[in-house]
Amino acid sequence: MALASIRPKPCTDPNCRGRHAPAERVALAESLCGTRGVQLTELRRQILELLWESGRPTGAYELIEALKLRDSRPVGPPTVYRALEFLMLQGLVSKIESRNAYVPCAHPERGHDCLFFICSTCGTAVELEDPRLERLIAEHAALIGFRPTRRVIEVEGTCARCIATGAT
Amino acid sequence: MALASIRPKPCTDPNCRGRHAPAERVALAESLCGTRGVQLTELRRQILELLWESGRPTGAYELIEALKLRDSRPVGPPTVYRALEFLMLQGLVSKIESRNAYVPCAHPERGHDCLFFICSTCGTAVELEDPRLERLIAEHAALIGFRPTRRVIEVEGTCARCIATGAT
DNA sequence: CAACGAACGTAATATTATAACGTTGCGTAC
DNA sequence: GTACGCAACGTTATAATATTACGTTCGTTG
Repeated sequence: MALASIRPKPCTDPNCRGRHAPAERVALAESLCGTRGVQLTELRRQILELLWESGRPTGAYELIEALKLRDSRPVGPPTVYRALEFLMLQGLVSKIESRNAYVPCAHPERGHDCLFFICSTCGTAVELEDPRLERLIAEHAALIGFRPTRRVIEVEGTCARCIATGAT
Repeated sequence: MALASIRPKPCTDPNCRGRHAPAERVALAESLCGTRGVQLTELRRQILELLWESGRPTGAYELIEALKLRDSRPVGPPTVYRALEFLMLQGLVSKIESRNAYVPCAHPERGHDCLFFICSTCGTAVELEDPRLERLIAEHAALIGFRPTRRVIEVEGTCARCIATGAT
């Protein structure tokens, strides 16, 4: 576990928007899993890496393809879905429900309540955090006696870049 | 179009949580479609009715089953998906992305930015509105130059009723 | 070593959604 | 009234996403 010893400093910028090097983020994941006593196996690590390298929400079947190309490793859907489930449980990955696709979480060390802005044109997803948003939701939940377990907040639209380049 | 003339008063309670009579809501939909010059056809109306009567997020294939039972009308998936697309465009229905299911919107007359609380145990979905939430999202969007077209806000958890009855 | 459990492999299948093309019915121009 | 256009719906096939059920491997533990 050489990577686990790197243990990078947590990013404290809530607006970093996920601009981190894949290797650095994977190292953080190794470290976190070590601390938690769970196994970031080879397969799970590879999938996390692929998600970081992809740079946009990636479907389970795309991951299957990528794994096949990467090291001629033929994995079936259940294998990938199990790995994704693990990664989501550990807060290392989020599912973008409106796209049936998966993205790595920039800040697993800070819990996993994310707000995603997803560009319909280029497909990129930007991850943000906002405690005020979480507070508002918690407030409504309390009012109706609801106990939340997961929050899905996804905003679809057109990103600045695609607006600028005039892409549809 | 007898129903269209009923034109019920819009509900002004943002916390009514969708407790409306199906017939009343369908009448409102008729009225809105009339105003907009679009057709709430028999099929579309029936699907909207089924969604109101169901009382919980309902899948497209459940709707197909329900239509078959209702008046032995065998409809294919494309037919139902087209009707759902129309209803969503008109703001009469929302898709719950985390469940691949559809719910009627309580307040199509007020735009369709909804916040859903979905109970993992009993499956019911409660619809809320909160301008503060919409403002926060708009604020973030503006900061990153993003132009939103759709907002998906879904909170999964356990509803008050299921907490009380101790259901898992 | 035997028993166990976590992770992964494999085959089959379920569930959700769409593509492609044909049909119907209705309004309008000529 | 006939021909055209258009919106809605029908039909067949298939794509895309996800899960069930069961078997294998391998390291740990008693």
